Amino acid sequence: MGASKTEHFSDKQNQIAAMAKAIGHPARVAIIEYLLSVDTCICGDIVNVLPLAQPTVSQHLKELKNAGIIKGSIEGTAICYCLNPDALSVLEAFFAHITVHIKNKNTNCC
Amino acid sequence: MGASKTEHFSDKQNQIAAMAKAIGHPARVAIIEYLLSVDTCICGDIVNVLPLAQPTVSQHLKELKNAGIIKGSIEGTAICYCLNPDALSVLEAFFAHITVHIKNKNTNCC
DNA sequence: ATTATTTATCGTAATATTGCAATATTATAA
DNA sequence: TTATAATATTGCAATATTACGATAAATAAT
Repeated sequence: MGASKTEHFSDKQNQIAAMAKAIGHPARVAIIEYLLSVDTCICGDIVNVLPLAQPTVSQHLKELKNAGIIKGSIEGTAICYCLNPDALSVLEAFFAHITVHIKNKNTNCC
Repeated sequence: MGASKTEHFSDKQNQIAAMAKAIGHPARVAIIEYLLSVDTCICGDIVNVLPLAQPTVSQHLKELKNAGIIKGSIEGTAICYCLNPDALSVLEAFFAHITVHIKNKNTNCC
């Protein structure tokens, strides 16, 4: 096959998976970290920061945008990309929930 | 190409990406949620819970294990799979760090 | 209008992922 | 020893991802 059987899983599971998948590439982690580090959102220089060609970076940005991790708005010739707090807080809540529940489990197996 | 240029990124970025990638499939999100929900770690029934064939589930478990998200130990004929708190706390810290820093940015663009 | 700048898209090659049937492996039970 | 049960591995087809050169599209500057 090759295609994920998304229809068998809940919307929430698919949403978490889609966002995690979008972050599942070092270049996209780097993009997120860069967007977090710059105060201004003028982001055309992401291409200069990353060791990848411009079309490749554009593609990575598109994937992050599709997953809702980042937002982009046209700013003249350049484009302003920035992080989407809503999406990232969903992931934060997901992992916070997990770590809290793990701590409450005293059945220390494995 | 098709292969990620991991050598151009930091160990930390590659680690976060590898773990996020492992979680980037709804079946694997479902596995994580299931492991969190059961108190005992006897986990052979993951196959019964998921709408996927046994080899497929085994493969997903392998990927989660390779990424360090889960641990497995042989328990007779069955295998005890459970979540790895260390890996998950790394992800939790990553997203907590991001959301905290986003809030401190009042440059609300996009 | 022409040129430069910035970003996106197309096309394509290399590689990875997903899913499962068939089969192997390993350990317990009879 | 011979089943039986649980999990892993192999092999393969379908599809997705990654990367980049070439090119397009859109705006700004001259």
